[in-house]
Amino acid sequence: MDPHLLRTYVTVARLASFSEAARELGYTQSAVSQHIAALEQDLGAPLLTRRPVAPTAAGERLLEHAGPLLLRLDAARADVARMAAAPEHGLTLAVAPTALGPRVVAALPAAGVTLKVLAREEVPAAVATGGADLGLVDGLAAPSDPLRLPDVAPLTTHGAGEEPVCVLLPASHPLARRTGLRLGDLVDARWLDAPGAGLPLAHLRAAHGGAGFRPALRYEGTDLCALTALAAAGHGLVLLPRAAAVGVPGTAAVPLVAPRLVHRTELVHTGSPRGAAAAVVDKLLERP
Amino acid sequence: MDPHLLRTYVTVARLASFSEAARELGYTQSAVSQHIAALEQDLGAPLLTRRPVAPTAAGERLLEHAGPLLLRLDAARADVARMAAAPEHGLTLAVAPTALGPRVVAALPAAGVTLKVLAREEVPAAVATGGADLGLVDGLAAPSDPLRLPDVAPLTTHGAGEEPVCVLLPASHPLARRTGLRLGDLVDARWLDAPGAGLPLAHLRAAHGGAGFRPALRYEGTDLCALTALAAAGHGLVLLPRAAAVGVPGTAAVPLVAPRLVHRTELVHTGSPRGAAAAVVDKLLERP
DNA sequence: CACCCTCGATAAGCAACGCTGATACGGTGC
DNA sequence: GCACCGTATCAGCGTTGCTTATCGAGGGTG
Repeated sequence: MDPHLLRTYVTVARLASFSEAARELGYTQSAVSQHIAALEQDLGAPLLTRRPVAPTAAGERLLEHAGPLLLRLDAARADVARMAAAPEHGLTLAVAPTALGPRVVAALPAAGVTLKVLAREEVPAAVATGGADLGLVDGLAAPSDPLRLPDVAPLTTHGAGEEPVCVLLPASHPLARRTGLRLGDLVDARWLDAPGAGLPLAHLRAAHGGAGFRPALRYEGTDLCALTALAAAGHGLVLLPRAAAVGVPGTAAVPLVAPRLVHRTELVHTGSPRGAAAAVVDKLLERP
Repeated sequence: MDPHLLRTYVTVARLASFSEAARELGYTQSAVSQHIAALEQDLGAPLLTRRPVAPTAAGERLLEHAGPLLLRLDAARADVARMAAAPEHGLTLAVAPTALGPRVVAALPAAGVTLKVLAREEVPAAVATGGADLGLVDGLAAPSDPLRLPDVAPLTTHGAGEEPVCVLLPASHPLARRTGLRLGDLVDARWLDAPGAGLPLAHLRAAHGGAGFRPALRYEGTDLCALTALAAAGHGLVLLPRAAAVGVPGTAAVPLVAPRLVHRTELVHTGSPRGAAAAVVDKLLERP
């Protein structure tokens, strides 16, 4: 189970083609064919059907493992390399769109920061693999409960603030005048599914303990403005932290009153932050 | 970052010796030396000090990554192999000591089951790497909150029951006659630290949100009887699910009333259980 | 229906890798 | 000072893993 073979396998599976994968990886088609053959022999099961190229049941299984595995591998390499490298100048901060509130903006130093807005699930990976020095992730949680993050690597997390959540409705929506909404009343509403930018519907289902929350329109991207525009146009409801939800033209932001959920944002980093990173950490963690 | 090199590295770090590691792995000392050199060159940083052999800062870091990585690798291999292998006859069940309640015992089929009692944190790993077909893990949680399990692999979990937790006290203890105890009152008591058999003190600290719960005696093992005997002899308090705590000679089991915590047990397995495993799953999950 | 073109499997050749065995080097204990 | 233990290094050799070349099976086209 050489990581190289694994990498080849996921590439082949993604592109559904040996030759394409070979081109992308800089190998010959022959080498890719041998890689897959080696993997299949090693594991004792066919992983791909040929013509068309598609994963078998066992192959699907392997794909689920391969992603996190390769990610962890990168994380380990980056983590160790970071210990040896010269102390970096310039600070890179990875944030999920809804995690970038006014407090965060205020805490940034005047210069020398690179800000990366990534989809929520990519933030821990970016921090782990060295793409960013600090990360800010957010999500729905019961008050004072920590978030559930994918453990791509041993990361340190600190709570960096909690905020009420609001449902963003078009101003003309029948519920827009309410002063509070219950999640249970919105199970059958049309929702926007925006795993990158908004709060994932899966969180809602978990919080409500059941099915429902059928997506009306799926938005792939990390631009909060695009998302709020969609919501204003009536394409579906979105759940947002209050700071992001209030003041959007053409919409009303109604607080969610039940269940008691908060928008929690957490600061994540590897090891102990040094230099400029440490200063930002301190500033973000001091209680207002 | 060949897994072989990684495996060699962790072995060397564990045994603090190149030669010993070579013996254990079936290599020559020369090969081990070359492995480590290759890793260090690849990562661009020294990982071990020689004479004495001990991990450097970067090496410590790598060690934190290496364990989960190798575990995941094993899990992936086992998972795929399982899909190809003949349907196993005989069912292996891995359980944490305190997860083995009367309901579980009742749900087992009359014959053909192998039961493995493992330390709590080893159960998911055993299921993932194919050492067991099903696992039962337990822990402290707020009512209806899922447990936080290490994600060694994509595992499916189901809640399999919740139960009140009790503090196990020697019968002569001043608090033994109480009808309920608050966790806050016990922060400074003497506790048994039994990460394998009892509920880990770290869970208590997390639930209480602070330090305290200093361990008086540490018990490494998975025998619940040994643990209760220690508690009866006054070596420290233990938190146990009610079923395990009541009826221990020489002790009193006092329910924990605050914070509202339950002992939750969850069933974990990979993919979809087949044959005998499916039957046991059904039986464990049907609401009593 | 014959043709070609694409895509994956297979064979041969060659360079690089990774292991072993032998040896050099640097500590430690007697 | 010498023997001993443990790691680093070197030469040699078998194996691995890549490339180039070729084959065979489908699918589309004139």
